[in-house]
Amino acid sequence: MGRAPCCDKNNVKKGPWSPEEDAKLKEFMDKHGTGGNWIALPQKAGLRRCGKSCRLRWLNYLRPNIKHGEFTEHEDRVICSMYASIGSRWSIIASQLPGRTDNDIKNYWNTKLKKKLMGSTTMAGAGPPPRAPRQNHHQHRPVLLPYSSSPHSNYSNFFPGAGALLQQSAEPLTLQPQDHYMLGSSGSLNPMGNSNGASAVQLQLLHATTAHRQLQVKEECGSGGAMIAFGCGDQQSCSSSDGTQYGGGQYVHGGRHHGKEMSFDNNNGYSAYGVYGNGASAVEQEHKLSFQLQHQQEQQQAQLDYSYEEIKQLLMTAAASGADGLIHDSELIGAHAAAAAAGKLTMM
DNA sequence: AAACCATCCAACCGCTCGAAC
DNA sequence: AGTTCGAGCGGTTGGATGGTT
Repeated sequence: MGRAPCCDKNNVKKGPWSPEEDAKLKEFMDKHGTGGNWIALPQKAGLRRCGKSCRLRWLNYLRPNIKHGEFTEHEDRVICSMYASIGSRWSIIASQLPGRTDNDIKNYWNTKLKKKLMGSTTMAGAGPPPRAPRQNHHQHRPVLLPYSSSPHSNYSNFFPGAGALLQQSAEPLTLQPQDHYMLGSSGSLNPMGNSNGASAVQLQLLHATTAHRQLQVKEECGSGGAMIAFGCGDQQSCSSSDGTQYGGGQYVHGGRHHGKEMSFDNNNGYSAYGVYGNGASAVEQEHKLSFQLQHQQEQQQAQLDYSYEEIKQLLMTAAASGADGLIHDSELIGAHAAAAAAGKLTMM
């Protein structure tokens, strides 16, 4: 039996929104919000629109603080770097560009940036990182950057013109507080063959330059995904155009996401969060991770001195050892170190 | 001026997921 | 355990606009 449509397609208006419709929606949202139900909203707001359409209109256009217009060079570079590392995860990329929506970025990428990067060079053999078939949005399977010590080499591998674009800027691509880089594992890491489900290790270097840094270790586990994320402690949440929250210590419980927050602070204000759900006891894993992290506390100052190459090595090691689909201690250590080092990381 | 083409981007569509029942 | 439903996501479409011939 097929799924029932979310609305009566014959009775809803399609196409561009009129100013009147915009006003109605905005007024309703200002007064009532979504009420947690987009589907019911159009009727309440007196709109002959599908709830999905309302949602999209609001999030992509009417929502406050939406930024329209030219993308800055910095935004370009953030998009490039993230696309190179995670592919077309527009909502995640958008989360790093305040005021930009995933739709905006997607359009910008498809219509301008991609061409800009490609330049006049032919694209034989080039392209974005191979993106694994979509499994679910909690299960990103990022691609391990083809790091090299040469500046911008990873971009250039994907887009012949990327290096030039990125070098147009005098300064290297430096992690900004709002930046959110993912240093992920390749599909080779992905353990679809792993029955218990834990899979790709995703490392996110979040907001790495704040004075009050916080290490966020988050394993994201859907039917097979695992994510480790690092973030600052400013609790700045990042949202996609749909309002999805990323970073900032977001924690996921329940459903296929199990686990419990664990945190600690050292002199640098690190704290860690873990989410487990690969079939093992969440509590067991929690304790394990907690112990590890506490043990690692003492080592953190030293780890701050990790070089970028070392981070790369750690991540590669973590990726390799993660081939069985489990998150190992060494990965956590490596990830931890990476997070620590990220505090002084200058991208390439 | 008209036809054609390229570009842009708002909006739609179909899919997957988690939650609720 | 199975089904239904709403939310979220990424890919794609198509109308509007501007430039070129």
